[in-house]
Formats: sequence, structure tokens, C-alpha cells
Amino acid sequence: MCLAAGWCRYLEAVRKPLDLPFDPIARAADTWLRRFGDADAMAAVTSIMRVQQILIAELDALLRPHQLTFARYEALVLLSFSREGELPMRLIGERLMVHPTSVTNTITRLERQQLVRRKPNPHDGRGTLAEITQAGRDLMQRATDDLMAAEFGMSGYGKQQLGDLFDLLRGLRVTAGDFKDS
Amino acid sequence: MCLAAGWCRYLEAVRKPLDLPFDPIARAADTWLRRFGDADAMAAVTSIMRVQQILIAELDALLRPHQLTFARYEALVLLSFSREGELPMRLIGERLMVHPTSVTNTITRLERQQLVRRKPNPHDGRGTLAEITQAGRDLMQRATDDLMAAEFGMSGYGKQQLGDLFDLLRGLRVTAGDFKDS
DNA sequence: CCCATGTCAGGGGAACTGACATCG
DNA sequence: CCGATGTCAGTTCCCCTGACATGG
Repeated sequence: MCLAAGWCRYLEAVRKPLDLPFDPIARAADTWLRRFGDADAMAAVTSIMRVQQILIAELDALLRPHQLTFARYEALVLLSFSREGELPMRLIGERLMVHPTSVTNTITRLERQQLVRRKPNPHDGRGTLAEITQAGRDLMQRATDDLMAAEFGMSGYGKQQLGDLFDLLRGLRVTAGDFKDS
Repeated sequence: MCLAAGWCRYLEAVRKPLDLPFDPIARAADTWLRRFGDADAMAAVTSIMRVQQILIAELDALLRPHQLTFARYEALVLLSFSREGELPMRLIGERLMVHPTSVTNTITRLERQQLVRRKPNPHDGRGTLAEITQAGRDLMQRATDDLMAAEFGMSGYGKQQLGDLFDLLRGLRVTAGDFKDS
């Protein structure tokens, strides 16, 4: 499998232990502190970026056998959670926080895979509904089984820590204006 | 500015308050719990994804006036932190955890902007060094000033919370094998 | 007429694969 | 000859801009 050295080393870095003898972010934070001062925000943000990269790599790897990306998976889940299994394009973009043209793109791909169907919105001649198909529901269930078996890549964490993480990050989502804190 | 409705609504969603009356992730977690069981990992992961999206949008917006992306900025910082202001391509990929061809791409773009210079590695005929230029150092400093003024998008957090976040996420980076916990 | 919805064309960046030249 | 370094060509995906058709 390991044909090219660059590729091999990269897999080590992303999926397999790189096992540096030091924490690269902590080391960067040290240098940062000496040069620029306060490094706490930089270290936290860099950590979030790296962790997201690790998670998305793992989730996409889990979803690839199902011919799904995480973005498409999220759309399937959102649709399956809706009362009628269908939502206007606009609402999908709003909930998933993505650009309208990205919704068009995502839904087009899902439709090509027969996982979703487009319908005109009976209550708004301009609108389009995306409706999840039975095949879509089935695939979503299988993908979900895999993701849950892998604990979404968070198998190192307990219930308590997951809750702490959620609570800590919630503040930023509120500050960014995602929703009103109540 | 707000020419198209879709665009306008999108900006509201990403940069401006969307101000949903509820937390969309918490709501999804409720449904998830009823349908699939345990929703803690899913909620935490979704939060990380969303927060990363918020942060990268903010950082890229701060960096755009400098003609930088976050990936290119990170490379500049890494180079400026090195002893001689230069590093082999391989090491850059290793530290930044990116694919060798992505390093080639990033450095090529930085070189086109005269922020970085390629040099043959005197100690290894195969190797290439990327060296930061004075213009690169200057730009990096200006960009850093802007990022620090914005507290890397984490202005809602105190030193303590930033530390908690870093510590919590550190566990995942260790599990993923980024480095050996010591 | 104004605004909202959705699509299309097109551009950019990032990430990756496979192949390859080069050197140790 | 094997293995490592780096590049190139080409792919996919996502994100975004601008323009537009259609309908409320």
C-alpha cells in the first residue's frame, strides 16, 4: 500500500501515530508567548482547527463506504428529522448554515444518488422542497450505525467531558449570533 | 450591499446574528436522543464543526485584506518561528499536518506573492527549503497584529476558559497520535 | 416594483491520487 | 535497487460571487 514516501508519511500524520515527542501546538504557543505575548487564544483556536481536521478525516472515512460526505450526511439527517421528510431548500441552508448554492449542489448530488427527490413547494410557487427517499432513510440509518459505533470519533471522552465541551463551545455560538441564549 | 436575498440571508447566518429562538444543535440532539439514543458525542462533534466554521470565517475575513488564507498564514508563522527562517518542505507538511502536494501548492502561492523563496537544500540534493522573505515577515507581523486585536475570534473567553478548552481538546490530539503524551 | 427563492455558470482554494524525476 | 523528497497533472469537493428566471 505504501508506494510513495510522501503519501506514507502523510497517512502517518493524519491517521496513524505521528508520535512527535512533543505537542506541536504547545511548542508553537511557547514561541508565540515570547514573541507576541498572550498565546492562550491562539493555542485554543489552533487546537480547535486541528481537532476538527482529525474528526472530519475520521468521519469522512467512515462515510466513504456509503458514498457520503459529512455535508451530505448532515442534510440526510436533517431531512429525516423533519416531520414530513421534506424541507424547503431555504430552510436547509438556514439550519446547516451553508450558502444557498451549496444547498443546490448538495441536494443535486443526493438526488443523483436517489437518496433525495425534488418537489415543487405547493405553498410557494417559487420554492422547491427536498424530500428524503426510502433509500435515503435506509442509507442514513446504516451510516448512523457506523458513526455511533465509532462514537463519532470521540471514544476517548466520557459523557461528562462531552458535556463540558459542548457547554464551552456553546458560548462562542451564542456570541456569533447563531441563536438567542435563553 | 444586499443585492440578492439568498446572499443576504447567508451573511446573516454566518457573520451576523441569525438569532434563532432555539439552539439548533441542542434541538437536533433532542431528536437524536429519541431516535438513536446517546447524543452527547454527536452534539459535541457538531459543535466543534460549527465553531470551526465560525472561526475560520472570521479569521479568513481578517486575513483577506492581507491577501492571505489561514493555511498560508500558518505556513508563514511556522517559517518565521524557525531558527534560520527556512525549513524543508517535508518538515512543513509534518508540522502543519498537511499533504505534501498541499505544501507544494501553499509555498508556490506564497512564492508568487514574494513572501517566501525556494532554495535547494545544501545538505540534501533531493530537498527543497522554503525561506521566508523580509516582506513575508512584515506581512506576517501585520496579520498577527490584526488577529491578536480580534483575539483570534475568541474575545468572549477568559484565560481560564481558553486553557480548559485547550486541555479538553488535547486528549483527542493525543488519542489521534499527534504526539506522545509525556 | 420590490423582494424572495432557487438555479446556473464560473472561480478559487484545499485536499488528495498517481506518476514521475531526482538523489541518498 | 530501495527508499525518500518534491513536483506535476488531474480529480473531487466545498465555498463563494454574479447573474438570472420565476413567482409572491
